[in-house]
Amino acid sequence: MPRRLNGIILERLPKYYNFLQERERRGGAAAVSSHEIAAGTGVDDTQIRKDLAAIGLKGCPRVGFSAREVATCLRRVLGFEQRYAAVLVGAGRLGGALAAYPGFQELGLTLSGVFDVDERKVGLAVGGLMVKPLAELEEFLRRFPVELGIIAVPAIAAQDVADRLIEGGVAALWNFAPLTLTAPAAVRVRNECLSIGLAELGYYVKCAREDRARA
Amino acid sequence: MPRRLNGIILERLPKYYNFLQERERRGGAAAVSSHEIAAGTGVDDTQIRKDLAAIGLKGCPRVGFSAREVATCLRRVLGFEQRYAAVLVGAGRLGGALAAYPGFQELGLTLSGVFDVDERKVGLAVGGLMVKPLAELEEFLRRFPVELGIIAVPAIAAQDVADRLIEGGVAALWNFAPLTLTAPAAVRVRNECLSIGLAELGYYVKCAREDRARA
DNA sequence: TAGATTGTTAATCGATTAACAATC
DNA sequence: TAGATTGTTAATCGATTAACAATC
Repeated sequence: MPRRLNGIILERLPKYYNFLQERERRGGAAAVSSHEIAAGTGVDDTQIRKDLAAIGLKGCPRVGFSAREVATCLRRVLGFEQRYAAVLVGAGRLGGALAAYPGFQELGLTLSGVFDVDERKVGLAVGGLMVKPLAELEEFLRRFPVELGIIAVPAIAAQDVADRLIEGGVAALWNFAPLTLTAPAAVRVRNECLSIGLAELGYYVKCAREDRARA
Repeated sequence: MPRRLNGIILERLPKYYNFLQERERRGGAAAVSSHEIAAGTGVDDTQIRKDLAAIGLKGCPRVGFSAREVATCLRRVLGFEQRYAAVLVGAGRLGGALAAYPGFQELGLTLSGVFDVDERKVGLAVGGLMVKPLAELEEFLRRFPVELGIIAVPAIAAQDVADRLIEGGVAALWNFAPLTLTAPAAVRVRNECLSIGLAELGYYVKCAREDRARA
């Protein structure tokens, strides 16, 4: 297994994992072929064999891979087995939805604090936690080391929040504000920008219209 | 301008747009260089010049690009100027957050219906609309043509909802359930899977821990 | 003019795909 | 054995990067 997996394979592995979870719920066979995973995820089957080989899995000619073994290995490689702490900054609608996301626990994350600058939100329960004032963020991070910061505040406030989380020692940032955050290279940032998705789909809707107009 | 932009450039264009919006709010100069956009988005400056050229923009040596012209062109190319109708299926927390997303209007989308299978949610106000029973989806789509279907239901129900939306004539699907939907090639599907993001970040958290352990 | 910036060609890089031998 | 599937090498493809001429 390579020391580090790159971002491209890292986008595909969770797809395989999701597929295997669904497949197990449906009562799939113990052996799964790369072809079957390909059909369920839209990824090329050769690619899948390469990815699985890259994380140290061996298949069996004529049989396929052990579905359980693949799922276990994916959990381990992706770090779902570890527990790590996260804080959420921004207790608005999006923040609330994130905090309530049932997959968090399964994927290893434990939400340990929720913060908001808005006094009216302070004291509310979000994700089973009481919302704290943003001013207490630094103190909190000193007392409870946190590895992931989740940013669900308006774009205008996001970089400031990011800087404070980084200063507080988080290893990674998950940003839902519509801008590209700047951060030192040691801090991993993932920008989960909704408007990128919407822009892509809007573009296709536009193209579909033009196609119809031509036809 | 090419007939169709591919997915890779389509992921970058909204970043440029977001950056220019932020920049205007901060009162940036009329001219913007590829270098400046590069600094703000993390994209290589040569890449930016190529992308802008690909959508028909011309810059000015020694000066840069007209920020307003670039923003306008991006809006047009990405289809933000058009209005198109969407329905949301799933009025849970995530659905509620999506419906309330302030960027929707700006990006051209008009939410025309919200549906949920849960009777307790029917009649609630979500995104300014009254939640309707899922059983009425087909009838609604017949009466009000809709171009985008937004899926915010549990994984187990997502494919069924997708099939019904496709049957009802949507051109694109925006899927927030953690699985890869299957759809005819004519229907564009974007899977906005939160667990992919979390898996990537969890992986980096794991790597950061291992690095510390080694050090 | 000098110098900053664009625009474009060529080179590099890496990912994906195709082909096929190995294997159970 | 025959045949399905893996595993791997080689070829292709396309994106990114580097270099540099053109331009104001």
